[in-house]
Amino acid sequence: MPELPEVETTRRGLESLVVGKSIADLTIREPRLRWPVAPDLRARLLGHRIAALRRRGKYLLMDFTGGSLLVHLGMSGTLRYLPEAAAPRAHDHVDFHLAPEGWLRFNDPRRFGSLQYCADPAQHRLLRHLGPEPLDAGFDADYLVSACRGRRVAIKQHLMNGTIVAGIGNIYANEALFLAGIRPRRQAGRIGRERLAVLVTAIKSVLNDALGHGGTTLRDFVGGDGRPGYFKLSLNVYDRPEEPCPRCAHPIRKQVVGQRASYYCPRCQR
DNA sequence: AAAGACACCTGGGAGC
DNA sequence: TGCTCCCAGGTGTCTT
Repeated sequence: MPELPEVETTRRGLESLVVGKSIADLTIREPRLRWPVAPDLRARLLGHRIAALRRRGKYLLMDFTGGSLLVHLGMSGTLRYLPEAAAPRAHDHVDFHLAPEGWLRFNDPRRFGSLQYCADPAQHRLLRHLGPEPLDAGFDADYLVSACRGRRVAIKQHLMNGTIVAGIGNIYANEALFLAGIRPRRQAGRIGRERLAVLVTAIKSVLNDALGHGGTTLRDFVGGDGRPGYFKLSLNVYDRPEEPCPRCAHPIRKQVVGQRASYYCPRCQR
């Protein structure tokens, strides 16, 4: 589910509801996530105030004085705010009881998500090697040209590699490559500067568009307020095999690249 | 160093 | 209706 736009949608939806509140209690019903939830997490958070809610790539960072909780939503995770207590449903693995009021509920059917506390998120092993934020000014043509130089990997896999650029997953890699007219399998190092510059613009454009629609809900994504995202309606190629290309009407092709389903227009993308 | 395969897990949809 | 099989928004780890 959650790529950068979905995580950012979650962050924006929750920020004003949780920042400034304290952790009154923490209920861990299922600690077996991607990595086990630390047994001392409750003790660490109890009574501490949420100073900020940030995002880095696909990670949410809940800042406290002295440390941060890293939240990853994996493939199927959601983090929702509940104004009142509600009985837990399936896969409601962790509840944050907030003070003076409210609850935060982490739900994740596939349990690929994670909750990890650390003193310094910038130095955390999962964040330390992340590439630039794609919507930051530092992610530009110069950067992508140098990051692609000499690389033989497929450009789509390259974009989905978080150490190259953070937060781009399968949906938005497909969509950005469509907008840029580049085939998913093209070797990263064999794309000229001009086309990479177009790709940078396409990435920023598709991510900003998706943010404007509250992200993409394929099946189960909901933001912090429980509402789905509507960018699915704007997807040009993702999960549309054999449908006509919106630009030229040629049938969209599905092809596995790096073990991930990829979709492109063989006429518009070269 | 880089690229590829595999692992983790549940649920939904397709096909029979 | 019910069974089996395949696939899914991610990414760390192990193997070539």
